[in-house]
Amino acid sequence: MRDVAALAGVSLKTVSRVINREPGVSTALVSKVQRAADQLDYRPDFTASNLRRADRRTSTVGLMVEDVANEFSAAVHAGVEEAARGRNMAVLTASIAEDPVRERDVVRAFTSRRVDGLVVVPSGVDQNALWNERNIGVPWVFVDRAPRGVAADCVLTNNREGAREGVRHLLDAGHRDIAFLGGSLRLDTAQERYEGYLDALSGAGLAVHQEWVHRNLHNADAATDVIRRLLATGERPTAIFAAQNLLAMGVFRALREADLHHQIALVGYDDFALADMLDPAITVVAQDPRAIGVRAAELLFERIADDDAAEGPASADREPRVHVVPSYLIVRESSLIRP
Amino acid sequence: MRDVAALAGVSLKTVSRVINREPGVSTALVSKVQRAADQLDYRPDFTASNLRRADRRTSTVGLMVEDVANEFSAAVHAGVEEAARGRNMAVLTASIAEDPVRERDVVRAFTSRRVDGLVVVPSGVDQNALWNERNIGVPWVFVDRAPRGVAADCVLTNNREGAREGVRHLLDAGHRDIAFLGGSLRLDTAQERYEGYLDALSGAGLAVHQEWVHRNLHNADAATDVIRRLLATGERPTAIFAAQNLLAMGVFRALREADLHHQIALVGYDDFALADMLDPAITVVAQDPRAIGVRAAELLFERIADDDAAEGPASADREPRVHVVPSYLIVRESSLIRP
DNA sequence: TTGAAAGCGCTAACAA
DNA sequence: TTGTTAGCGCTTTCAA
Repeated sequence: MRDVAALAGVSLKTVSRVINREPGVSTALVSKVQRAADQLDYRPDFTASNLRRADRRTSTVGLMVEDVANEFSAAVHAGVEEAARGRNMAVLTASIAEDPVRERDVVRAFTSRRVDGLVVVPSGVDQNALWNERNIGVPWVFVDRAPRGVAADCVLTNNREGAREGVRHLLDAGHRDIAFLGGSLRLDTAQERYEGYLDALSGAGLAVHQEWVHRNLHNADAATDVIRRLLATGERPTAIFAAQNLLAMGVFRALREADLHHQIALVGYDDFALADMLDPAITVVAQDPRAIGVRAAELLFERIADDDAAEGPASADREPRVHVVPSYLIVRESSLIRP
Repeated sequence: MRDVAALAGVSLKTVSRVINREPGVSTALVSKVQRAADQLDYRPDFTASNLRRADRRTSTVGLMVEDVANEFSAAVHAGVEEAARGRNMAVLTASIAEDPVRERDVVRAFTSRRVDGLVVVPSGVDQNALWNERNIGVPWVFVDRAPRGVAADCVLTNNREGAREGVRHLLDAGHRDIAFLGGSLRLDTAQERYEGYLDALSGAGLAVHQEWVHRNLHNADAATDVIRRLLATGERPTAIFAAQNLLAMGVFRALREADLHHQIALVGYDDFALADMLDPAITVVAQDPRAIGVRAAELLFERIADDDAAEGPASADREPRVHVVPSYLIVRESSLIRP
């Protein structure tokens, strides 16, 4: 910038004004500075600018998800990005797997780079001790699940109602023997979906058949194994509710192997690509992860703006806002199989 | 940091040394400083550090893909992230769609934040004029396709050979009437895969049946439409080669609609989730996008290190390196359908 | 082993 | 409308 000023024969501050499109510079100087900048291939240094500016905003937010390659995470990411783009915000991303060490490292990496805020799908692995600490130093918004005991902005779906609706749909089709496969017990989402399952069963006056309840499954293979074993026993359910997309895929794999995919009904939670192209097409309780991402980012931007207005790091004091993006049933073929 | 120094009763520089784990500080002072930092909830400001440091590295790289929600892009992203993690590099990501304006904006957004390098899946839309400009100012590596006329580091797959193998596989099964569906003509990858198709046909002494060649398709729906129309005419191919994953999905949809998915053979390029769970399971020429991402990031880090060693922005002068991550055929069921 | 002073690239505050 | 000066949080350089 100094070089540009020298070449254009103006002061540093004038170049700064031109670069930042501040008003009150004569057109003659504007074009002179622009020519000089062009000639020198000048690229403004946003990090230096940020250091000096009063707001200290980096116009960068951090996104922490389980795995960027996972369909759900990627859709949330796309939503966050969409919302960020309109505000010229850049997005730092990181996958934290189910690893509390990585979760902590990423927070450090992001805060030391002075992100303006964090959108987090917490791993839940360390009981979220990280998020209960006094202060991370930046505003943040949780997605999909809130850490236990933390009152913070979050964007959730109505897991319990969603699961209830999915199971009720199977009950309506005449099923009475419905197995449940659920995700990690560390996650509230898994718990809530299980409660939805219980709600639906008890609503129909049915008892829970414990042999058909398998919780704490962490991936598709685990679901496949469970169903394989289930099918090997005498007493088979007539329908299966798989409370997460990877689990539904795993179940489908096992059913297809056993050539029972046209005999046993299936409803999944979370939609997934090609669910409608399988045979039978899979009925799911669908979330809208992209909308969730957009909403989370908007909530974060509001929070950041609030902090600006309040002129202090008082983020934690303000009322936490919870936004629910509802799930909805998509009926395809797999749930229309009769008992 | 000043506050920490004051509280610990030492100089700024001593705090700096402790924070950066520089040797030569007495253990007494180290622990005193650490206590003070803890007490004040001190978080180092990496951006300020970067501003003053000699190397001016931000330990941040930028990743530009078509769409983070797309399966291929997301896998590349996961690979880049994996390679970055080991080096404590953060990753800024952005989707550029097929939009040259966004591509340019993102480059500006990333360079003004002083990323150390860029991993780019170029959109190809503006003939890559952007990348032919004198100098972006940072090292970069291209993935999947290199902009025309630009000699730069890139990580590619052997599209032509891959496509040839896929088509030859159909020929081996006895097919003679093989349709081709290809992606955007702006992309070299699409051209190369088409050439592989031509290679295979001419290798078998077959002429190209122009009505069965449909190039420049940009999404799954376009492929579905093409196949619908193709099936409505009298002369049907007995097999289809779809040169991109979305196109293969679109083709499958059309075949399934017409209930011809067990009559007409199909081979896709790029693997996709659940391809093996469709009925019939789809045979594909698979890339390894995650490995591609890892390799691209490694190439970038080497390039950055080279620049460091050379102590100048001489990146453009060094020999471009091209790394090929080969594609390989995964035979499932859809290609075993006989003519 | 420790510290003082200068300055990275930029903008805030003020002055002309 | 334009410029001057100081300083953001940190590291470099050099001196003690």
